[in-house]
Amino acid sequence: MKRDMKKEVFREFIAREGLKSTRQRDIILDFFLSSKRHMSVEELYRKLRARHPGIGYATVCRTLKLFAQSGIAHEIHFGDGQTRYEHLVEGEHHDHLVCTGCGAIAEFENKTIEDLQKDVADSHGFIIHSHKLELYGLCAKCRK
Amino acid sequence: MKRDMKKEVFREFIAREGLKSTRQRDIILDFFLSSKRHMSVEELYRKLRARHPGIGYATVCRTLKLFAQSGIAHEIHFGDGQTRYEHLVEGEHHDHLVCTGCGAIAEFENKTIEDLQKDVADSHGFIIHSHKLELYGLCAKCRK
DNA sequence: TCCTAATTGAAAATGATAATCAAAATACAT
DNA sequence: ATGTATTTTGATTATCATTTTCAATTAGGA
Repeated sequence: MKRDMKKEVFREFIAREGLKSTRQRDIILDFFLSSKRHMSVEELYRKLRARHPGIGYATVCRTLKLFAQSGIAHEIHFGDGQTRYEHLVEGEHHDHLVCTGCGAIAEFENKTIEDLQKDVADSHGFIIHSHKLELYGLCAKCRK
Repeated sequence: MKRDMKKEVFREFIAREGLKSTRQRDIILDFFLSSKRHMSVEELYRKLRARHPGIGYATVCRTLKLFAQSGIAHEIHFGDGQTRYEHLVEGEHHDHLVCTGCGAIAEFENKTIEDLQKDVADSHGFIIHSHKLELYGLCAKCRK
C-alpha cells in the first residue's frame, strides 16, 4: 500500500544519492509515516523521543529534510514559525484550511481554483512551479 | 489621498490605544509609505538608516508591527525567513505571484477564486477570516 | 513646568534551524 | 569476516531574524 510505497521511494532515493540506510532513518521514517499529518518538527521530535531517547534533534531535522527531498514528504509553513511536514505521494497536492481557534487543519483540493491560478499566471507571463493556498478561520466547532 | 488617509488612520490608532506620537514613528511611517511595496524589515531598515542613522532596528520592527495592528499595513511571509510589510488600505486584499528566479513580486486579485474559496470553506463548516494565496514560479524575464 | 507613563536604542535573549566535529556506524571490496 | 573509506550521528555551537530588557529619554496631560 501507500505506506510501503513511500518507504520504497525513500529507499531508492537513498541509493540514488549514495546515502546510507541507518537505524535512525528507519525509525524516523516509520514513526513519521504512522503519525498524523502536519506535525511540526518539535512535536514529532518530542513524541519520537519518548520511544527512542537516543535520537537527536539535529538528526530529526536532517532526516525530515531528506524526506522532503526524496518526494515522500512536503514542508509546510503556516507562518507561526514552526516547520511542519506532511507525508505525501509524489504528484499529490492539496491545500489547507487552518482553524485559528484550535489549530485543526483540514485539507482540500479544488481543480477549478487550480485552473484559475494557471490563467492568472498566464496573464502575467509567469510559469507556476508551485503554489500555496491557505484559508484561515474558525472550524465548525470553534465558531460556536 | 490614500497616503494621507493611512497617516490619519495610524494617528487615530495611536490615540485610541493611548500610545504616543514620536519623531521616529513619523519618520518610519513617511518612509514606509513612500517606499516600494513588499519590503523586508531588513531592507527597509537599511535604506532608512542611510537617511536617519539614529533609528534602531528594534524601533523599526516595533513600528512596523504597529502599522500592521493599525490596519494600514499587512505582514507577509514568503517562506524565505524574511518578514515583509506592504501598505494597504483597510479591506483591500490581493494575492501574490512570486518569481523564484529574480524575486519579483506581482499582485493580483481574482474574485472567482475568492468565491470558490468561500464555497470550499462552507463545505467544511469553516468561516474564513483571511487567506493566503501565493503562486511561485518564473516571471516572463526569468523563464527564458 | 512637572510628573508619569510610553518610547527609544543598544545589547542581550530568544527560538527555530543549521553547521561543526569527533566518535560511531555503514557499505563495499577484499 | 575484516579492513577501510565514507557517511552519519548527537552534542554542542553558531546563525539569523526578531524580541525582550532596561536605563535613559521623550511625550503629553495636569
